[in-house]
Amino acid sequence: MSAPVETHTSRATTDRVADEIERAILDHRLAPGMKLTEDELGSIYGVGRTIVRGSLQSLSHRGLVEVRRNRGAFVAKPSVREAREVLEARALLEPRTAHSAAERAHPADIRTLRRHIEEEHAAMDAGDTGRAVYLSGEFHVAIARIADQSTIEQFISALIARSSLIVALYWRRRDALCESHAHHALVDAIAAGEGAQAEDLMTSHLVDLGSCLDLSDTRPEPRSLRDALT
Amino acid sequence: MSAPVETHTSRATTDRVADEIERAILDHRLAPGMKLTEDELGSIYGVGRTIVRGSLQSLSHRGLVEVRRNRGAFVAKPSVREAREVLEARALLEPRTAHSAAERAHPADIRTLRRHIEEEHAAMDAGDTGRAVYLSGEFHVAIARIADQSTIEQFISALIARSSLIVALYWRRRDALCESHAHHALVDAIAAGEGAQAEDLMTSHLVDLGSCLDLSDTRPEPRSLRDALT
DNA sequence: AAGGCATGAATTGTGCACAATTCAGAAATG
DNA sequence: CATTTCTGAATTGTGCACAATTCATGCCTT
Repeated sequence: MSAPVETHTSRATTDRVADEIERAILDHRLAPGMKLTEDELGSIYGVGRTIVRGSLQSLSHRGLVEVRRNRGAFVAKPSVREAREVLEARALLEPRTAHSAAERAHPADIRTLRRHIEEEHAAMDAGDTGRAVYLSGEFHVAIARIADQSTIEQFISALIARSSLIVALYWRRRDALCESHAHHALVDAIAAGEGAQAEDLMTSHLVDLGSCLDLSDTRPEPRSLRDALT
Repeated sequence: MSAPVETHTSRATTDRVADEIERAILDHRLAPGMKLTEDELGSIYGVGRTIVRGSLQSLSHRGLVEVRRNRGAFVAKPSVREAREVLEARALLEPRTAHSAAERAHPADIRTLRRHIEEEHAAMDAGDTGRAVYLSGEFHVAIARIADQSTIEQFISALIARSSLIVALYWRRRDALCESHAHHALVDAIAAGEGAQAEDLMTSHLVDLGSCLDLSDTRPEPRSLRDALT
C-alpha cells in the first residue's frame, strides 16, 4: 500500500533513512545512549555511509542524536536540565499555538484530531506504550499544523520528538496515564472555537506532563567520584 | 588574537565553513536567492565538496539556505508569509525569555549587553548597516543566553538569523532606525530586575520591528504568467 | 604486581571518481 | 518565426578508498 520499492530517487534517500531511525528512536526500539555505528546502519538500510552520515547529522539538529567528534553518534540522552528546557520551550510555544488552532480549525481538522485520539487509545489498549507515546506526540504536532505556522510547527515537532526520549528516561511509574482526558478536552475546546480555553487547557496539560516526570536533581549524571563512594 | 592557523583539526571543519558562510549571509555580502555552488565554495575555503555539502545542509536546517534536490543550494529568500511566521515565533519566545533574563541577570551580563549596544552604535555611525543589523541580532541572542535556556536560545538564534534576511528583503527605507532606543530601555529594565517591564518592552520592540517592514501581500512571488503579462 | 606504553583493530573524517540529473543553447520541425 | 526536441556541459548524488583518530589488548619497565 506504500512505496513500491521506488525506482531510484523518488524521495531524498537521506531523509528516508533519517525518518526510519527517528521512528525507531520514538518507538523506543533504540534506547537513549545507544551507539549508532555508521557501517551498521548502512548495511541495515542498504545505503552507504555517506547517506547514513547525513541522516545522523540531520537527527543531531533535531536533538535526537548526539554526535561526538571522532567518537560517533549516539541516541540522545537528555539530562534533567535539558528535559526542563524542553518543557519550558513547549510551555512558551504550545499554549498560544493551541489558541491559534482553535481560531482557525476547519471541520476536517477536528476529524483528524479525533482520529489521532482514537489511534492513541487503541495503542494504549493494545499495551503498546511506545506507540501510544508516539501518537500522543503526533497529536500535539497536528494542533500546530492546524495553527498553520510551519516555522513554529517545526520547532514544536522537534520538541515533541525530544519529549519522547524524556518520557522514556524520566517517566514515573505511578499514576500511569495522567493525560488521557486532556486531549479530549483540548479537541472539544478547539472544535468550539474557544481559543482562550484551549490555551489554558494546553498550559495545564503541559504542567501535568511535567509533574508526571521525575526530574529531581539527585544524581546529576557524572557525579564526582568522591560523592559516589562516600 | 584568534586561532593561529590551526594545525589540522582543532575544531570541526564543517562547522567552521558553515560559520563563514553564515557570517557572509548575515553581513549581506551574499544576497538572498544567490546560488551557492559546491565546487566554488570548496575552492574558496580550501576544502572538498564533502565539507561544503555538510555546511550547506547545516545552514539549511537553520533556514538560512534553501537546498533544492538536484538543483543546488541558494541563499534563502524568505517569502512574506515566512517573514510573518518568523516574527510570530519571535513574539512567542522572546518576551518571556527577556523576563527570565531580567530575573537572572548578573552584573557581568549587563556589561556584556551594554558593550553590544556600543558596538552596534559604532557600526551604525560608520555607515556599516550590514554589521549593525548583525550586531542588533546578536543583542537578542545575548539576552536569550542570559536567560540560561540553551534550547530556547538555539531557536531564537535561528530566528534572529532569518530575521537578518527578512530585514534585507523587506525593510522600508523611511524612518531609518526606529529601534535605536529600544535596546537601551531593555537593558535598563533587565539591569533593574524588572521582569514584567522587560517582557513588555520586548513585545513592543518586536511590534515596532514588524511595522518597519513592508509585508504587504502584493506580488505573491511567482504570480501567474497571465497576471504578469496583461 | 601496578602502571605506563606501544601496537593493532575498529571507527570516523575527507577527498575523489563516477553516475544521475538538470540546464542552456543549437538544431530541427511545423 | 515560434515551438519542440536533442545534445553536451555543468552540477549534484552517492559509493568507495585512504588518512586520521580513538579504543582496547597485551607487553614492558620499575
